Amino acid sequence: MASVEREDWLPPGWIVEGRVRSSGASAGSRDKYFIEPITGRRFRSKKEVRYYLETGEVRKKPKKNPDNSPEKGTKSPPLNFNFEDVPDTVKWVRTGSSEGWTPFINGQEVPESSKRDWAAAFEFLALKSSWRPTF
Amino acid sequence: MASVEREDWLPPGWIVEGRVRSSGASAGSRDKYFIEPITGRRFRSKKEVRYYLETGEVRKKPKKNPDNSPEKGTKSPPLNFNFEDVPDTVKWVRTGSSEGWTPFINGQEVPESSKRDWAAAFEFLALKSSWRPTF
DNA sequence: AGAGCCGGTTA
DNA sequence: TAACTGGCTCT
Repeated sequence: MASVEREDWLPPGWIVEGRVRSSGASAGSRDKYFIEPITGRRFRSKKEVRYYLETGEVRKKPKKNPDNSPEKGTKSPPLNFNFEDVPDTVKWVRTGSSEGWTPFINGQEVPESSKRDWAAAFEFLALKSSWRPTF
Repeated sequence: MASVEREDWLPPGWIVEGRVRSSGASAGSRDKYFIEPITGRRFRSKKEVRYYLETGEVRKKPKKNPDNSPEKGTKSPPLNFNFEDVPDTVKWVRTGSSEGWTPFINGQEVPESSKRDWAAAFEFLALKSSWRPTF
């Protein structure tokens, strides 16, 4: 069952899903999941949500270090955005499968790394602006 | 001076402005302001920002109670946006003439009144995001 | 005992 | 990868 209870610490629009375990030794116990409405991203704890809200990132897994190599060489993208190279069209599609929106640029899906930023603006305006779907 | 220091607890894109008081008894002391990049809303404390992030609302002032009436009737955010009635597609088109974007929903241009908000957010994120035109 | 959280496992 | 459970921790 996907309960629709609201949590007061959650931003508006987020969905709380309550699930009951159906198998295993812990069958019958409940878990809560928190779903970001635009991207459909699913979080397993309040803590994860807060981290996501504050940093915009999903917490890294420490990762099993199988043998070696911290490898710090590969750095982050040099940022910057050239407004001249910007695409002519961005199309937001509500995907049926995953519960969310996906931005497409010139027919191609936006990379996961940027997707959140675009989604953030979309969500922000949807929630805060006075705009209504009067079409 | 608008410093550009980043605070680790802030969502990406927010701006921190440091100002020095120039007059009054407390002249010389510093204040920090936190600016929501899309709306430009200004907050005076971390606490205010967190409240805004979590509820989507600006904290009410306790208000000088001039005479009476706590009035507890009006509760949580009315959230004037129904995620069920949302369109399937939003297409942003870069218009050649004016330097900007125009959102189309189901083939129809968004009304001018809302258009500015959408476009402002969109352009902001285009500028700040780490997205690169690799298409 | 129960809620919350998260590593690990499975599909 | 996403979904789900085992099991730990803190109340």
